[in-house]
Amino acid sequence: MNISHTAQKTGLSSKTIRYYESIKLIPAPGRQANGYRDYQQNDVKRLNFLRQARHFGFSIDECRLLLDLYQNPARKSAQVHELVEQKLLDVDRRIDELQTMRNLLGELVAACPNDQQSDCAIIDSMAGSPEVIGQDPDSQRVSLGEA
Amino acid sequence: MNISHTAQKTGLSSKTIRYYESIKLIPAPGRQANGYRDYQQNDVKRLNFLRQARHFGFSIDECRLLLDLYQNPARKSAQVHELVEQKLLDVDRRIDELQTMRNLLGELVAACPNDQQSDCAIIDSMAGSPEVIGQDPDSQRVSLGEA
DNA sequence: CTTGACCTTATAGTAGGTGTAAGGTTTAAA
DNA sequence: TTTAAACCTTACACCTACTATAAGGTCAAG
Repeated sequence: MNISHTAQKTGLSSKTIRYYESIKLIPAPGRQANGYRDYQQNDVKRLNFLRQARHFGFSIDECRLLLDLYQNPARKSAQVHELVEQKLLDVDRRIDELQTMRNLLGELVAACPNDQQSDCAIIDSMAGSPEVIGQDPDSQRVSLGEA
Repeated sequence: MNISHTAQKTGLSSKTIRYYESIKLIPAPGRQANGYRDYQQNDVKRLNFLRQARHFGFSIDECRLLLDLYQNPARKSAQVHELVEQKLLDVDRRIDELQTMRNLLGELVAACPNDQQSDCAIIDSMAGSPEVIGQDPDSQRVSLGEA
């Protein structure tokens, strides 16, 4: 099976599959007589597994671990459980961060008059201090260096 | 004021400040007699603004826009409002994605027996099909290619 | 025999920095 | 006085997880 067919079967792009080979996430497949890569059913399964794991938010290095466990019948489910629970905590932390950011942005939007005036609570808030910075009457721009 | 003092005042690293200069996010500062970069109060303000904006999740290119508005007294608050509202939508979308991922991971963790057995609903789920893949009695590993 | 759709390798670019090398400067202590 | 620490400089490589591009070989259809 050539690479584009494999790509179609796994939902990955040909480029991604070659990339995974280049970083040794997957073994180099055999070659057809013309030099084209030749994939087997097991390769498709492994790639499907990888697509799923990536979709779950695991990094490439975490995927290496998961793939190792996937292929190792002596694995303990506790090991996998641990890995996934860790990832769950990571995702929770990331959601918290984004929620905080979301709340801050929401406050900014609410505080901004949203009109044709130059007064803007958003800019003031990002400036840290509400003071005007220093006017240059000759220029449309505030003189903030480079003059 | 030299770069490390400026870094301390703005909460950015010296490297980040040099980086911002290299991508022309900030103008090149003057130099002291010994060739060291020399920052003024306005530079500190601009860098503080940038740290805040990055903290709010704005990309470097968005920061360019914001900085432009920040320095332009003819700005309309509506422009800034629009930009922030857009970012708010972005963040909401990202949170939704992570929530979906979180739910999936939560299901995985719940379904896994978390013991010393090799049965693992997580692995099965990522494999897409619950079937065993093909055993090699000589190896501890399942034969998944490269043999 | 040409066209278009594949395939190959190699290299560079993306975002937003961080790390490292190799060297110059300044300050304080031994 | 010298020497070590702690700055500073530039330039380049590295990080993640790919994607894009170039330059070329292969294959099936018309």
